[in-house]
Amino acid sequence: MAPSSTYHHGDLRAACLRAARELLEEDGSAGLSLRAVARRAGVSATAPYRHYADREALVSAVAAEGYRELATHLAQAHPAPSTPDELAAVAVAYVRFALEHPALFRAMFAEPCDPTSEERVAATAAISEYVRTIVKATFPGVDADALSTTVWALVHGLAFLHLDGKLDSSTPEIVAAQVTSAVRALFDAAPAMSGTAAAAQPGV
Amino acid sequence: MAPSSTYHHGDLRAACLRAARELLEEDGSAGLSLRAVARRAGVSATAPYRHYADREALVSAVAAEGYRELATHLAQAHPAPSTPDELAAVAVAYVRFALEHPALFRAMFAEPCDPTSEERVAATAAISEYVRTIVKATFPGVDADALSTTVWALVHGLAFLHLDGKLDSSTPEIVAAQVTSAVRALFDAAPAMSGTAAAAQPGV
DNA sequence: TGTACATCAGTGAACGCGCGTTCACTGATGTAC
DNA sequence: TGTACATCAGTGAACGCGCGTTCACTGATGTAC
Repeated sequence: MAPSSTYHHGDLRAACLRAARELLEEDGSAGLSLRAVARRAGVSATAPYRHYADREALVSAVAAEGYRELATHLAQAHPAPSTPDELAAVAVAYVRFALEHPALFRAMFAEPCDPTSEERVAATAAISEYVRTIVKATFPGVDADALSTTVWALVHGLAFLHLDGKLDSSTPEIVAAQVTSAVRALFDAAPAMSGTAAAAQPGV
Repeated sequence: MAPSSTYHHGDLRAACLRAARELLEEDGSAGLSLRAVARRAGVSATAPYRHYADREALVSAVAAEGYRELATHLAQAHPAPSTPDELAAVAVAYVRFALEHPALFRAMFAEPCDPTSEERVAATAAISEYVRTIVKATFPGVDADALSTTVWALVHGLAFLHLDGKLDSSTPEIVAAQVTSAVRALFDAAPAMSGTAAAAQPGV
């Protein structure tokens, strides 16, 4: 009708990403199709191909964005945690992110992230590096590699079990309490753990 | 051609389940369609409707079967664990099951299991009850509810992170070592944890 | 400042596909007498 | 033991759907001179 104003969208790439996010949160991953994205962005079905090679590329871009948002969200919970309580606060933020963006979170972890998307690979590497860093700061003198795996797995598992309705998620407070006590338990165990894992100074 | 021998399949219900499992392991959840299942079972596209109301019902049946198999697999690792090492063996079996049946495992936890399938609800309840029971036996005198959540989350998280290629899964031994050390860490923490959670006798 | 032209972003028709599901049907099975 | 009939399990044609992707195209933008 009035092509002059809309022919060039302006920033279709970003609009596609936004539309994909919305579709994901509304209809789950099944609703995330290139055509639906194009429709929502108010553009022809093939326009997104200008910006994404194929569906997989769009999904990877959404996932990568999710990782970056997760990182931001965690940093907001505490910029540089170094006590058990601060670590717990970050863990709570992790689980809360999953519960607030269930389909996004699932998409982020849905498949063994294909290594052809460097953006996606970089984003997940950043997360795991971040976890390692804060575990190192919170548990000085302990094998950080082994422990950060444990911490991440615990928190990640809590996130998924809540997401899948296997644990009580009726209020944010209940969730937060569960996550906090689980993380604290780990902290108390750390000195004992250093004996089973690699060499480490047990002095804390 | 020779309808007399194949018109009545014999046990199409079970054959559909088997076909669904195979498709899941081969093509992932995207490959699990009613039509593909029918094809693989050597039957017309609509025959499965005799046994499953719709696609969702088939998927729920597959998931429920997965839960039962998981339970069997865990029981084989150790029928009645009561020491940290025995618990760890069960945890290793859990993660191994996930790695051996990735798509099945994902399907089992893919959605907040719709409560319309009693079979599926019962199967997941059985798993969580089982976890609670063995945690109780392994950690006497500790709040079993809180701790079993923590144990399950840890192991579940390890399973998913391995599944998603976020952790090193290059050999079964590496995986087993990681899982074992994580679970042992939890065990060492239990006395400390009983202070943060509900009332419990710290005497072990 | 004005014009020519290359580049870029979006169009829209068309392809072939596999899917879930419905429907009226028919062949096989088993049971009652 | 034999027959009539109800029941059950599977058939196959057909529906409408949305999808990913291709292709030749055209309108808008911006740059060189």
